[in-house]
Amino acid sequence: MTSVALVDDHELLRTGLVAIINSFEGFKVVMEANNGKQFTEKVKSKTAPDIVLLDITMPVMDGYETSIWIKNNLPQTKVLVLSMLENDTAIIRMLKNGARGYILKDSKPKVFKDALDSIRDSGYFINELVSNKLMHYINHEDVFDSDAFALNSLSENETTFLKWICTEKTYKEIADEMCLSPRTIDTYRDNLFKKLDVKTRVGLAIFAIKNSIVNI
Amino acid sequence: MTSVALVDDHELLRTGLVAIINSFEGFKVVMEANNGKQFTEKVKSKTAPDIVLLDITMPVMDGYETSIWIKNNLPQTKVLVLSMLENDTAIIRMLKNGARGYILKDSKPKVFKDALDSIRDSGYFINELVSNKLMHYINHEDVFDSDAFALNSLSENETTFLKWICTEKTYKEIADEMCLSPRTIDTYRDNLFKKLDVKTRVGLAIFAIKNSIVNI
DNA sequence: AATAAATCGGGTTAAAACACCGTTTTTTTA
DNA sequence: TAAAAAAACGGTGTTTTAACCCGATTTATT
Repeated sequence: MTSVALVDDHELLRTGLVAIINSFEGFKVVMEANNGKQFTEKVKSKTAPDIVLLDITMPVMDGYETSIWIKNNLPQTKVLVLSMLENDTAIIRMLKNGARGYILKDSKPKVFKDALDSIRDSGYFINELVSNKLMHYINHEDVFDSDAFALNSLSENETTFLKWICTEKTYKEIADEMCLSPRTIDTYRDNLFKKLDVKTRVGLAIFAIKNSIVNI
Repeated sequence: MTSVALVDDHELLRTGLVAIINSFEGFKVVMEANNGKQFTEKVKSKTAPDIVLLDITMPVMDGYETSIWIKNNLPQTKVLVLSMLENDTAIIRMLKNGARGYILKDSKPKVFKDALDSIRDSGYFINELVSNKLMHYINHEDVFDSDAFALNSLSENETTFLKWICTEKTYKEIADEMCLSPRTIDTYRDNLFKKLDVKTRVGLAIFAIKNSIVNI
């Protein structure tokens, strides 16, 4: 019997998932959590589950952090990502964090069953979503994953700056808010233009929103 | 027995919902659809359901359109919105389109049961989400719902312009793309500043993204 | 015919974008 | 451990774009 943990803040979805998974031959839901933090606490007093079905967008501790924690603390546990996010950045980040598969929340139940079977039997579930990214990675390792790569290279100040970018404040006002010289803010902007391969403030704002640095 | 239809493109969620609803005393799922269009076609050959559980973000025909269609074609059918969107615009738009209740996808199952009971028994489900908007509507009818109101007042050219706003093109380049004088583009921008109560291009971009005029 | 709406013009000022440059601190690595 | 490299921070100035002001003309609408 393969034990499964669900980590997702959508309780309604989770409730449905429990029923579905328990109806699958050989799988059993042994744990549920609203977010990564709750999972790390609950798992302390239990045996680690074989598979964790992990959402990305969650409060307190999101899927990115949680997958890293699992990789470091529960090496036997395999992560299957279940997310709404279909963008390269999310998929790549989770795969780099050790996820064994990635399926979308609007998948058909059969896909879902296939994924669980595959991860149990072979350790991985390689669907089109994942294989496309992997192929792209092999062929374009240098240029690939620009968003995810850039995201990891951001300093704390740059992240804070990107949040201010998505407001209607001028750079001078942002400098005041961050207690920095307007010139430093200028440098932040120019560096981010290069890092993120954009040319305008709107480009920065779009990046920040797309990568959930700000939530609108 | 109260008949329920599910209109949601997330098949996994829907599968879970069917099980949950059928487990509720007195409710039965009689129809499922991936989007509004499919619902309108399926419902032709059947008796109209008592309650439609309706998502907003769907392909082909979204929840906004579908709720209007239901109001016009199935006056006996009551719509309960089940969405991830928590913003004023979405809630208000759906209520104006005749929805009887609005719950979030991350609600607990009990909330979900309460909503169905309430709509069956009283015709409405007024939770905090809805009552807050209603109260606000009563007290600030003039200024209220600025996003939704503004959204409806946009011309086709203004909508197109907002899409271009979320790129890195200059206004002059946007003028070329739209085959208009740069001065006209200036006027569009200035009008939108007033309509949408923003002061900068970043403000326009955020509005466009928040209201799904552009998908990033 | 009157009114509203959409389109276009010429300007000014503030902000954004870009250049070239130097200092200090931290990190890397030879 | 000292030298080199990278990152963080700051300064002066120019060019381009954004934002705002005054307005006019044309095109629909009523």
